[in-house]
Amino acid sequence: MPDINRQPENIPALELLAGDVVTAAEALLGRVLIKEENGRQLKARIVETEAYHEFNDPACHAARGRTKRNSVMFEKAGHIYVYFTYGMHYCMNLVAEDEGRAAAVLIRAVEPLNNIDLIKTRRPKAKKDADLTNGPAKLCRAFNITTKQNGFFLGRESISIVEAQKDFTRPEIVKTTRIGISKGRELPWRFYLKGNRFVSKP
DNA sequence: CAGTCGATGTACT
DNA sequence: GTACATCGACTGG
Repeated sequence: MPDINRQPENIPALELLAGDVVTAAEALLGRVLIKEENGRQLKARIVETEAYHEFNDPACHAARGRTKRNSVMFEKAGHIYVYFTYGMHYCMNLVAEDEGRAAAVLIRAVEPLNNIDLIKTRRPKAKKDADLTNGPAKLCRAFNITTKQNGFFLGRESISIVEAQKDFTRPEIVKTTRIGISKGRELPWRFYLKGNRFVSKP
């Protein structure tokens, strides 16, 4: 009998992130992202992720070595890497694998679990609920995550990841190629919860 | 619906 | 100078 507690989806987030980044990206689906903001707790279920790795992955920010921007990717697993892009957007990643090796999981989409009214004020252009957080920059906007959080460590500061809710049954997971990139398109390193309406569109 | 395109600032060549 | 791990507005069907 296999030990069910050793299945990736049951391994604590920090331990999971310390291992293979692609395995971690898949096993993070369904877990809950929490952000603390002056006594308030924002919660959202992770529904879409992508893996990035410095080796054999030209789309990775660290594909050509360490720079000022990507340096957090080389830190210990569990750090948070936030970058600014397109002149106006932020995207959040969870650093994975061994310290000194750059790898990270991009959180592409989440499903808000509370504070919906607050999120709506931060995403005034959203036409329907799914638009609130169905993209990497949208969720950062909804959770007020910017480069101010770059270098934070999970559970140590205002951002943490906890296990999936007990009453949540994980649906089938879809494994496919990453989107929004021009290099490394062939790698099947994007994962999402099948049928979830908060999953982003290519 | 789908396709196209401008916004807007930074990192890196 | 160019590209960018995006979004939202706009067009045409």
